[in-house]
Amino acid sequence: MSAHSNYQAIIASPLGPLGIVSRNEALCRIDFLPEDTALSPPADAAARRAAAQLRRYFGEPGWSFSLPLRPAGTPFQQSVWRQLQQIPAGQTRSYGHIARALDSGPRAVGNACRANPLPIVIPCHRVVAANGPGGYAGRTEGRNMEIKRWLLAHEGIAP
DNA sequence: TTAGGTAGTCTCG
DNA sequence: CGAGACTACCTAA
Repeated sequence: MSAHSNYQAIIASPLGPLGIVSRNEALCRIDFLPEDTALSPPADAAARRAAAQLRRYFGEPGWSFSLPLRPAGTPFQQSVWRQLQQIPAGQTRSYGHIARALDSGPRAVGNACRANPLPIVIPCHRVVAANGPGGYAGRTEGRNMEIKRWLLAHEGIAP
């Protein structure tokens, strides 16, 4: 949810417009915006870098991001998001796998993934259930899941 | 297939 | 603060 945010950039992508929020030279949030959202060019260097790397990822599925990130979250969420960043493009991990690495539980990991403010860059789409696709951005069906499937297919991961 | 377990966060009061 | 409810789950039977 993010109704009326002011974005440092709104860029086009194969998944529709993406809103980019940066603060103090670091990337803070990425939102999937409605199809009819007007684009706007990067307003600062951080947004420009993020936009460039996102475009590169969409053209080159194996690309891994290198950006200063400052996602807001609890200490536990931060630790989960750090784990997610260790997953290489084209690979997946299960919620349980991440949970064991943090000595936590699978549902807690799912909760933290749901709270990820930096989709695509922090690759929560690479986290799937032991038997099933899991969810995306809080939903287990609909457009969010289409986005998750698109990202996995983009990286060559079969459904 | 389901029943129960689990960890973190949110919501009331 | 405390109790309970709510999850993008997992395992055993």
